[in-house]
Amino acid sequence: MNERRKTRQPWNSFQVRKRDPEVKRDAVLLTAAHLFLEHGYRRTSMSELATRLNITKPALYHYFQNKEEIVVECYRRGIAVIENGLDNVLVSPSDGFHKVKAYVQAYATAIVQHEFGRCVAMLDDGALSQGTRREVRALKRRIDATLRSYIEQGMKDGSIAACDAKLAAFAIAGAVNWIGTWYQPGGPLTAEVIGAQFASLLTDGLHGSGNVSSAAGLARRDQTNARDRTASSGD
Amino acid sequence: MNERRKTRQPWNSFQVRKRDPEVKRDAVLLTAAHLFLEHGYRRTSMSELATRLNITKPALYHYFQNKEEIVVECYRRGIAVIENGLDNVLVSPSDGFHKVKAYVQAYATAIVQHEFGRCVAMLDDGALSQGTRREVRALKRRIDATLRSYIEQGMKDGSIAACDAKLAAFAIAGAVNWIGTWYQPGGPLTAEVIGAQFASLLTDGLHGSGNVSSAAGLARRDQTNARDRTASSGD
Amino acid sequence: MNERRKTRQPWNSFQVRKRDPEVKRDAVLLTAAHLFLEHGYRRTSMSELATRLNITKPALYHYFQNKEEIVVECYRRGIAVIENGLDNVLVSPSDGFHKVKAYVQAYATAIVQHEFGRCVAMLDDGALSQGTRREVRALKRRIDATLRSYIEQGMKDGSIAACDAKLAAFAIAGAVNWIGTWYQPGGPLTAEVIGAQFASLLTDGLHGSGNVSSAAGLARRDQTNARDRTASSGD
Amino acid sequence: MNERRKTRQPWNSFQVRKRDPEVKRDAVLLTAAHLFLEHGYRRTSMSELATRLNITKPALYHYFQNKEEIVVECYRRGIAVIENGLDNVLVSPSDGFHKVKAYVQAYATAIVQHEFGRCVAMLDDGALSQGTRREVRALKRRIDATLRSYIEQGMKDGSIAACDAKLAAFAIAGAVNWIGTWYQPGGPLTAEVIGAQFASLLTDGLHGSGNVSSAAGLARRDQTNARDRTASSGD
DNA sequence: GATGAATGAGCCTTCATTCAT
DNA sequence: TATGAATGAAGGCTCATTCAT
Repeated sequence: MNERRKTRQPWNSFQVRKRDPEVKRDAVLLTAAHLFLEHGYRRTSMSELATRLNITKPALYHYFQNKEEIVVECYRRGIAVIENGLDNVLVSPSDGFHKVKAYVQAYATAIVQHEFGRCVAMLDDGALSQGTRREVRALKRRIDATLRSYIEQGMKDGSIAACDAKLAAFAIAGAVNWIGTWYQPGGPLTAEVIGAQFASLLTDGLHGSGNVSSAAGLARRDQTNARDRTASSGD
Repeated sequence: MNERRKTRQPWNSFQVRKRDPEVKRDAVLLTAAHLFLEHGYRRTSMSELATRLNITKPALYHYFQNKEEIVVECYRRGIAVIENGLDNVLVSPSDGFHKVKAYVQAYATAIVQHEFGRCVAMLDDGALSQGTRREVRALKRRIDATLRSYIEQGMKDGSIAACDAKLAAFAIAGAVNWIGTWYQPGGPLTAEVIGAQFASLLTDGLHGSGNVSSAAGLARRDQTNARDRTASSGD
Repeated sequence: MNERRKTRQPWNSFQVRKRDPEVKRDAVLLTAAHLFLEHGYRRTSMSELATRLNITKPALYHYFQNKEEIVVECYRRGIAVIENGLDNVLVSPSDGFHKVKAYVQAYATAIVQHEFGRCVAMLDDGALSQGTRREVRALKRRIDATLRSYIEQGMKDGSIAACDAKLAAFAIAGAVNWIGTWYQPGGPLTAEVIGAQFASLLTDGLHGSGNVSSAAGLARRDQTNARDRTASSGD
Repeated sequence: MNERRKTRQPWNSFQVRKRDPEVKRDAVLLTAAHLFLEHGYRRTSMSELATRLNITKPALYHYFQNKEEIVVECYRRGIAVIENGLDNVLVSPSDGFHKVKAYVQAYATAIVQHEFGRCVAMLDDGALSQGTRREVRALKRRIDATLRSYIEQGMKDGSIAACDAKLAAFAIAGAVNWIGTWYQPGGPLTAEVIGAQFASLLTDGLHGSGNVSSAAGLARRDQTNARDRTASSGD
């Protein structure tokens, strides 16, 4: 509960009492991520950010050197959140196909649950300076590389049919990243539902999983519920 | 060949003073689409566009009232290109599954082949004015609705497993729209290859198509080639 | 009727048939005066004028060298209209007081009846170039000088009480020029009514004319009607 | 004296960095009013205003959101100045005729003495946006309504001859507003002289006040002086 | 440490005017 | 003669960033 409140009005930390600077930095980042996702990086002005945080513009420059440094930090946290989720996949000893499936689920969940995660998926890095863009892209690529390696592993161990691993990775990453485009934080779709559906759709395809196991049956039930609950979502 | 050249340096058309004005409008749009895709809508200034076209800034206002009118026209043409491609799907009398597959192929092809198509997929409509945004979104939604209707048809005719049609459509559309993010016009990947691969991946899943037909064998060969040729692509 | 139509859609002359160029110049001037009075000189663009006349912009430059030349000609015609009206005053052999009275009536009538007359009263000559402004001001001053001379004559012949002739002239001219600010061409007030009322108010004052003659009685009746009919006018 | 200097070169206030922000706003407004009256609203650019104030253009946007907000504030202050002057008229318990006379004097004085007052009389509100124009016109109308009510009262109590109150109000307001057209701040005419003369001319007419009282005699002497001193004024 | 004020650079747009045809 | 196209100059406004206090 308390957690929730902080998330929704992080700028309060500035007013209520003096906290340690790390908390303030966090508040700035969270609000910034919010605005960046809502209006885009370019269209979010430092003034707007400051206003939302109930502080003055120069105060922002106390915590961050640049507007750019703010986004970059959003990116970094987002990447961390995502990679954290993906780490769980690595430990499970399974074939490539199931690793990809778990990957999708983890990635989608991270993007749905964390604003920073959505920043990674949605923010246009074209506005960044060259140096920064390089860093951000390197981070992103690391995630892509992981996915590609799973796919390649799957092709080797026979769990995935021969295909262009790069294209397959692009397709999957695209579908997942795109979530940020239509996902509405307050909506009826939970991270679990989205994650499960995407994992199934992007690995099993539209026919559903080949052997209808009990797991598949369960999944299908979930999907049905999801459909019902979603009825009114979308933009 | 000659055609190709004009496409790549459309601003040349302005060198000659008297020309069919429609040709010039086209040149503006093509160059604009180019720049919008490269730097984003906001970061592309009218000055830059004019410079690239070897004309002065006010001359642009001869052909378009607004900067916004330029993007909107890009959007419109993109939508037209895409819907044109999708029309071929409609005529083929087949089950929902195969319609979706054909849809993916057609959509992906349109996005890869036409800059305007990529504009639809990539440009952030958040920079538009309310009225214009509404129009653009209505157009986009029409495409999404088509896809969703195919999925629903597939679930009815049994060719597609039960799932949340809305989520499935989002996944597919996301994967395809994302192509604009990584696709490099000069690269080795052809529209056919990308289209075929995406169609297969997003409908059959990673296991590949159930019955390995000769067609599937052919596809697999293509994919392998694609992978080799792509080796150095990506951002 | 025919007259009326020409006044309201003078640009038709361009379309219907080729007339001698003088007619076209007139059409331009009339439309220009219209727009200048409606939106002001600066806010009326040559494009707008051309559009209203159903001709192209460069065509305007065929009849006039400048935008400025257009207004100047409006001024000139307006001055001519006014001075024409004032000439009738000169011939009548009477004392200064009655000359002023007749002057007011004539001036007010000219301003109410002719758009060019209103241009003289309303258009801000601050937008003109120095040379042109000098000419226009000289023309205007001539009118003012006439009024002042009447007032001075009146003071000499005893029909007007001692006062600062310059200030008195300013007061009268201001009241009359201001008519253009509130006068609505289609409204219920006729030129005669306005002229008579202003002549009376600005010379006799608010007490009315000293000796209530039959003429005064008539005037009073007119005024009452005017008031009734005006009820809803004004901006 | 010191006060006077500040009024004439208000932009000096900006030289000192830290100042009461209200003072700076005032300086901007005063300089703006100056320029607006000199060149007109449209022809006064924000650059020019900034230059005159020895600041940069964007600094202006610290104190006002818009160019329009600057004029509107000029209007508001002008209206306040005028209504303030008119309030004194209300208290005096007299007939309509004398109220009108006092009104003219007060109005004329306000316009002559305050640049903001002159803004109300002179600035063309046609350049304003619809919403703003509505506000300004409503304010202006309030002043006009006051005058009209005095005239109507005068007609009822018999101190003013029957006439069209609306036209009479227009005539008087026009004469007074026009003052801004010819009045030169540095010239020899004082506010008192102008106010007294206009009050007399616009209510008593050119014959002078009916009963020549000692007051009238005094007035006549003032007028004579005024004329002498004015000799070189006018535009 | 925090703030009100200020700035330089840049962007979209308008307009009177002139070519080239 | 008449026109579609083009232009130079300027204007209002925004924004990330930095002083001076």
